[in-house]
Amino acid sequence: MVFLKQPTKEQELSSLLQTLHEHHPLHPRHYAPIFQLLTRFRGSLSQAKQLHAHLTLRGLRPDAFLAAKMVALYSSSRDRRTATLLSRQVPCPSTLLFNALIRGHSLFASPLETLDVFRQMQSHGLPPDHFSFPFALKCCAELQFLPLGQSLHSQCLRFGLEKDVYVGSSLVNMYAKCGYMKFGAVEMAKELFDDMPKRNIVTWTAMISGYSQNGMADSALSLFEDMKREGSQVQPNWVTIVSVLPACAHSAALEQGQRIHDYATAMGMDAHPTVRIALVTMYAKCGNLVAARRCFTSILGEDDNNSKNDLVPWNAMIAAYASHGLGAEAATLFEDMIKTGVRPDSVTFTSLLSGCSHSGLVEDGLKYFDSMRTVYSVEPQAEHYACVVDLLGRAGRLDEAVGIIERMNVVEVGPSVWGSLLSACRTFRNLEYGEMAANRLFVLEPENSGNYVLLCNIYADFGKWEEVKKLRSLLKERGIRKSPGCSWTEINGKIHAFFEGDKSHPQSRQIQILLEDLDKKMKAAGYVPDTRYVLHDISEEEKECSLKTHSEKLAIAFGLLNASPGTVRVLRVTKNLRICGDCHMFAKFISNIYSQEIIIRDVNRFHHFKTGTCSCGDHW
DNA sequence: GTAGGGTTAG
Repeated sequence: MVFLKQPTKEQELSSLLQTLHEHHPLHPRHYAPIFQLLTRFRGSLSQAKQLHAHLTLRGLRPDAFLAAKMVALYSSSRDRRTATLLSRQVPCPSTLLFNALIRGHSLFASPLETLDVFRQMQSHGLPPDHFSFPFALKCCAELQFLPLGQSLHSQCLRFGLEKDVYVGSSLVNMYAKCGYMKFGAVEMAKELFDDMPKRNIVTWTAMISGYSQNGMADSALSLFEDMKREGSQVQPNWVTIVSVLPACAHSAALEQGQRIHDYATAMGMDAHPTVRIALVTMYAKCGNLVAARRCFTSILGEDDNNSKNDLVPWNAMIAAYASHGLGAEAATLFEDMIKTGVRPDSVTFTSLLSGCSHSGLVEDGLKYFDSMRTVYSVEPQAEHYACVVDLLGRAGRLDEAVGIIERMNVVEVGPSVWGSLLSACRTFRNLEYGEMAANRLFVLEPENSGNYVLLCNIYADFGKWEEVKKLRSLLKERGIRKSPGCSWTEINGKIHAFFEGDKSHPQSRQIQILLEDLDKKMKAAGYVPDTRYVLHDISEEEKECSLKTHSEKLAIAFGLLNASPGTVRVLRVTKNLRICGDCHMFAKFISNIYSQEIIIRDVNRFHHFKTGTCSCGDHW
């Protein structure tokens, strides 16, 4: 039996070239299929040039169609210069030609350069089509350039292209990516999404990731459920999974994350390295370091992929250890990575240094910081300086920290650097540096209420109530409100959230009773409320009362009430701000009195409370 | 030929 084989790339090419030689004279159009074929097979630049020379030799000038095909080949071969030159020589450029040029730029040039080609197309009076807009909109999304995106949107409407699924998905994505820039942009994305006559998996994923990336985790998760309910119309793929997992990570919704992991496994999507990386991060941020490590190991264990040499899984796992305050483990993993032959990048060092700082490994951290440039040729950036300032600051070495800041001449001293210094000043009661850092921060990020609170804390510590008052009126003047403390915990896959002083929960009464009882037990065991964490200039009793309503205490009490002993091994609580010192002490006591392991994720890191101690070693 | 994705600091 004879099998008919598909012609190979070479066979197909040589037969086309044969045709070229046999036919004289030729029309430029005869060349078009060859250029097209070369583009499809990712032909080399030298082949393109040979063919081009062939054409010139015969005195043939490419028409708009052939030029478009040639431009496409040059563009996809990274030769943007020739592509641009060629496009300028064409007497009557077409939309097709410019689309080819735009595509090439979108592959190898910056978004701004790509947008410039789009602009040139329009200045030639050529109407962009359903191929041009997705490219241009993607650039706006990458640049978070909402005004241009909106203008492109209105053009899409004018050309009647908004119903096209590619254009529509691009618009949804553009608005979602600009959500950070302008209030209401994500809502606009959702409106467009709802109005689209046809949605495919890319449209759904764009909207889900839009929610995820804008911190709207609940919306992301519920949209993912909506999509599954749509049935066979759309099938989630690995990109969808990767887009929804950060939403679980954000909410610390471990059970939901596990369900999505199971789902991905059932659908055969868990083998994808990118999915596994997202899983590492999801498990780590949900407080399950063991599962995170398991996923990480499974990535390295794969024989048939190259992800062993991929930096990102290592970075993800190093970051996981770092956020859990396991600096030594992060450092060991870093050394393993180097032994494997993977080169670290700036993200690696950010995580590694923060890991050292969270575990008090000052000397190791300084050593790694030094090695960045000298050994690994990675230039330190503001975030690395912030970590080093934090490293020294947490160790109380404030003068050295300030010295580091003073010596930062190439890198701009950003808010994170001053922020590190300010929190160290709060811990070690340093008024001079604290005021210095805070005053910089009030200019650099005037909206961040946390900075005002920290300086207030320092003033309160020194009994400077006049200054506290002044700062309060400044806050009022600027219309800044202290972000309310919020803590939440997941019980049976449902998230229960509590705000500071919250009494709205159905179990609020029981929570209060339990907290009163705990208070008595703890005082009997020697607990003294640390009222330094209350800002107000009020009596000690009132301060104590104010501490009792902190959101993390409410969430812990709720967890204790609903977690029947033996069934819930670990109580996991997440807080939107930094945990206060009094609540930290409270959690340590509870972990001892109730023999209950508690893991609290605050805005910076994890705290594992077990038998009266915390993994951070009171070093946060 | 066009659209969606993973890792980072106070």
